[in-house]
Amino acid sequence: MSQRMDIKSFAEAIGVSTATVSRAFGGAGRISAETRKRVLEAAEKLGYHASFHARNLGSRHGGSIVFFYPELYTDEPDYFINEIVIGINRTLNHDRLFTVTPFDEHDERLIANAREQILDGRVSGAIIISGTAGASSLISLVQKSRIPYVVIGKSTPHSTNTIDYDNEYGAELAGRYFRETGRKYPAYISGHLDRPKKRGFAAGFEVEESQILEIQGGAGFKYGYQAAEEIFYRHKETDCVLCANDIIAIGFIKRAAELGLKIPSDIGVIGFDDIAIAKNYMPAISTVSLHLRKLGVSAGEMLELQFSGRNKIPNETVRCDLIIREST
Amino acid sequence: MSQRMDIKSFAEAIGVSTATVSRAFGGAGRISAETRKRVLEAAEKLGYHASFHARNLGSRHGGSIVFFYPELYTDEPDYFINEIVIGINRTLNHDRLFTVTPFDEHDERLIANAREQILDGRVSGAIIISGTAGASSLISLVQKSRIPYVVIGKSTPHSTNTIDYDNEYGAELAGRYFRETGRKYPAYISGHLDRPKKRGFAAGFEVEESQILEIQGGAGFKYGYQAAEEIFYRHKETDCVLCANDIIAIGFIKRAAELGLKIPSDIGVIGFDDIAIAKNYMPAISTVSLHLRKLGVSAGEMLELQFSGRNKIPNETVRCDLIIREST
DNA sequence: AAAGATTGAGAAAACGGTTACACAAAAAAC
DNA sequence: GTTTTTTGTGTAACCGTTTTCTCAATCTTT
Repeated sequence: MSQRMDIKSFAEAIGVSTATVSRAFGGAGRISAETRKRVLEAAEKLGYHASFHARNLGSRHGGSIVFFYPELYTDEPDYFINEIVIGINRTLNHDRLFTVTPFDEHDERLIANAREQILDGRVSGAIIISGTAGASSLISLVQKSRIPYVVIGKSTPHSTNTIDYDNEYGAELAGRYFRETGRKYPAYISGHLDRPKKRGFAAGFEVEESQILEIQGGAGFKYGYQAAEEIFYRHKETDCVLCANDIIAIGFIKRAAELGLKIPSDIGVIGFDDIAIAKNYMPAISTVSLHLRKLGVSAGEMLELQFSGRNKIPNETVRCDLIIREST
Repeated sequence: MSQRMDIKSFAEAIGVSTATVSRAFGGAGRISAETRKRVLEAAEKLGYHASFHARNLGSRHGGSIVFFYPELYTDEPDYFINEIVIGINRTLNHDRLFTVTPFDEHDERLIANAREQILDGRVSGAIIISGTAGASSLISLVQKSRIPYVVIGKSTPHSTNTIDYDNEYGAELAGRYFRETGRKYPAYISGHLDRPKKRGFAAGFEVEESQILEIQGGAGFKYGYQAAEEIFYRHKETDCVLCANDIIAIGFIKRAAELGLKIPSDIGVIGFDDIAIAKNYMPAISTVSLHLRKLGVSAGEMLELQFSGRNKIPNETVRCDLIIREST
């Protein structure tokens, strides 16, 4: 019934060559406006659709641009990633397929899958979240393959095509705010190893880093939850907390409230990232906004820039801002 | 530098035919275990990777399985969809690319893009959220194209390959619970047109549907927020609310609290879906769980079933359960 | 030991496009 | 009114696989 019509029979049916058909759909080469219109209309009428794979194979294009991100949680949605995706989607013109692929340090299969996609020749552009070993491997892969790419996070003096956020500065804002509002005993709940955040926090608070109580966990609700207990039972004096991300903050607040701690009077809490739920939580969560959506938009734009010929794109660093809401 | 090595030079390099190479990678046809091993090891050593597009073109496969969902909000992450995606990802073996594509009634370009992907010949399997005009068009498209698919939602007596949830029954549970806990004045905050939910709610509450105060909005935080105002100012007597989804419930609770209403003593609130944040909100939100992840898993399994030859798959309906937490 | 079935591998025809090249017709330059 | 340039189109080579035929070699069966 619904046999796919190929370019040859289509071309034949309307009395032109396959080359002309191909050119009518934006391929390389010259074609008169008139002919193009005729072909396009005929395609509409006869229901001709060029094969995705044939098209990409013939033109030596990858055909899709993919967003590689580390899968940190398998059991919670990753709100951080989500925000970035929304941003990216806003920029990219939708003629290229946009695909989201997780990779993971701990899952051999996922990282292999991600690498394979690149070696496969199906990706024509990549956006990669840096900071893990898997990411480094992907980055050098796209570089070697000369695929347009942009890296999010961790720019170095030598790097290029990367968008960074200034975690350290953001944390400093938080520290300063706590100090200026009279807090005395700061704690920091880390997600993964986030030296810069702690350093900035200490700087803003104007104390030595060692003066900051650090509770290590992992990213995720339950770590914030546990941290609240630890503070309640073992560090009663604590009166302000910076959390490495908003979900940790939510976990912390939730448990703190259960234990009878008042937020913000007993303990002020600042999160990180400003994911969508932060402002809708109860209490609304004060947080360091990384402007994740805008960041996604920038990433998309950087990529488009490369598609249109530009090569070495200067790095960009997005501002972060402290947003005060009800948890401080 | 990193020139892609094609199958011909690779085959030549190790002294076999291209056909043999192809067969070594699980293609059709016979091959000795020994030869396969030799080819695979050589590929590893020499870094040969078959081209994605060439492979799919040659084998007449689509190459990726895609999840089509209606883009309801462009400005909030869609937590509902997110949960399902997590579930799907859990089932699908990762040798097929898994892709997520939004379509939208209101955006001509998005729906065209979705349709094109199918006509394109790049999708080898589809999972589609039903309930919109765009969805119907996609469904009939995959049917015509004989692509394995599963539909989520809205099964009819004639339909097949669909997974449904029993909204009406879930809402009934909510209504019953409210009645049994002594609530008197029920309200329902609808997302889109959700007749079944309201009907079930009324049934559980054992009143006529018309007795239920209905506040229409749309899905999304701000509608719940507005609904709370409307109830506070114009329907003081209301003492229990069913929201069409959890985000609406969050909006409602947030605003209600701001207005001084006590949850759950003044007003009991039940949400719908049980998205991840529901149990972590403050108060934790009572909700009708649709077991979204399990649903995603089922969808993935149904699809795999079709890949392995089965054709007409009986419909499935997932149970929903009322989960009581702190908002009731 | 001969006939038949099975196995393993190669040759070559798809798969459905894109694009380099060639060339006639039309437009521009002189 | 030539010569040169530009424009539009067709021809055919190519993109990198898979798969259908073959057919020789090996294994069964009788």
